Amino acid sequence: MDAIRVPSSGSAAQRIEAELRRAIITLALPPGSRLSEAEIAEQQGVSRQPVREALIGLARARFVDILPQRGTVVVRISVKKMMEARFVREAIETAVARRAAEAFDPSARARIDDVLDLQANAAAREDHETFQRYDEMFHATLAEGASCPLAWQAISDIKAHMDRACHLTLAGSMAPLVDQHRAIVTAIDARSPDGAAEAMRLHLCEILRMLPRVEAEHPELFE
Amino acid sequence: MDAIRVPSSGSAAQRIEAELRRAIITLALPPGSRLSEAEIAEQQGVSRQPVREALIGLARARFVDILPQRGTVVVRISVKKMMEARFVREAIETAVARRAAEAFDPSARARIDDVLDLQANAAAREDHETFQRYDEMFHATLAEGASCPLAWQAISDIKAHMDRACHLTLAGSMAPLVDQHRAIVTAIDARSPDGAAEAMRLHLCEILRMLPRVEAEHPELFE
DNA sequence: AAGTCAACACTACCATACAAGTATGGCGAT
DNA sequence: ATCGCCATACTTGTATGGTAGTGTTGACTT
Repeated sequence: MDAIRVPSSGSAAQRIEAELRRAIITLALPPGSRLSEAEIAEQQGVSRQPVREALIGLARARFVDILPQRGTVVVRISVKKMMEARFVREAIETAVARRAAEAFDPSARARIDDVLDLQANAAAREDHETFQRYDEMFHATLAEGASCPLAWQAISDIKAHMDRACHLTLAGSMAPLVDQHRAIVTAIDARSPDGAAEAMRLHLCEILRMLPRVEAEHPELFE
Repeated sequence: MDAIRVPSSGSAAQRIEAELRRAIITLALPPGSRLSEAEIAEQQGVSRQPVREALIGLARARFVDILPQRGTVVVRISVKKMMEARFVREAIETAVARRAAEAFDPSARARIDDVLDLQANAAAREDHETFQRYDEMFHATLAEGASCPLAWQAISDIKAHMDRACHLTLAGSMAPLVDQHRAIVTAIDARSPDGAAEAMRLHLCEILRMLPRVEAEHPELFE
């Protein structure tokens, strides 16, 4: 009865980790959920071992807490850690934006426009998931174009603390984010490091505006 | 014959990962080394499973490359990635230094002096390993004191690309690094954000000075 | 009736066994 | 002599059984 599983990305462990990560970010698995190795293994039709490795990966990204001999639970959203993550991300990405304004790889520059168009489409369709995927692609391409792909790796580790809250705040306000992306690109094209950095800073401050509201609306998701 | 293993930190997998990480950083396991799950398992007196999880952890930190059905090898030092890592780290740590100069947690401030003294002792003894341990502790305490422990987590992920080269450059020049640490603290105490950031920037540039020399001396370690 | 303790169910963790893919050495055909 | 092919000895990936630790429940004692 199960659909044939196309191993989207190598091993079963990686596939399951990606699926669980997605479920956690979209809040299909809300904070506090108990994740049992055996249970997930049965659902996914694999043994406990790949599931275990997936959970270890999620624990390393701080999506779940593994309590030895007790259980594994999805961690709650921490406003404190979100603020810290935003701070670190601002430090990295404003530097990346500055560097991008000084010299940007042409092939990456060409892809940016496509990404932004696709993201605008997703925003028009109110498609949270693909919107966030293209959001990641935008920032990743920016880092790549600035000749610092490692920056995106650092950011993606940090982003885990923000993703779920971002998913909530994306309710009806995706279009402004695309505009902010375009403003960043405009400053980069104008070879204005300060302008690019400031545009990026404003973009990253956006999340702070919506945060109090979603925290008030969904207090059970926060710690 | 084997010494009684004190499970220094929880599970066998974590212990083995820490041991391997240390061996890689100290170049006891030089780049290009082939790591066999079975072989390590036998040496450590455990099964393949914990070893496997340790290797997955090391792969996530980009210390090793796992080639499915082929083998696992220690990656070579990449000058390009080192430069990128330094760039990202400068972005984060100068921001942390700025923030520290604006407001610093007193209890963390108290520990800093102890750390610096211990590090100075290690430098006098020419003890690379403990020196690097206290170096990490200095930067971690700085991030903690600046109310951004997440910054250290981001840095420690990035640092993997620099640690081995740093280990090499530590040959006869540990004392200046302690002085640079002290300069950072002095600027923080003086409540000078710009001064702290600049001191940090200079500190992080230090590695660049020695890099060409070690690369020329040990070309086989680099890619 | 309230407190104590023992048996149980559950967990993550580890060991072992099996499956599947890859590099390699040697053999045979061209 | 060189090229192609196959058997074999590796590798990582997955499945399953067993162990030790933890939370809970219910019976027993006070």
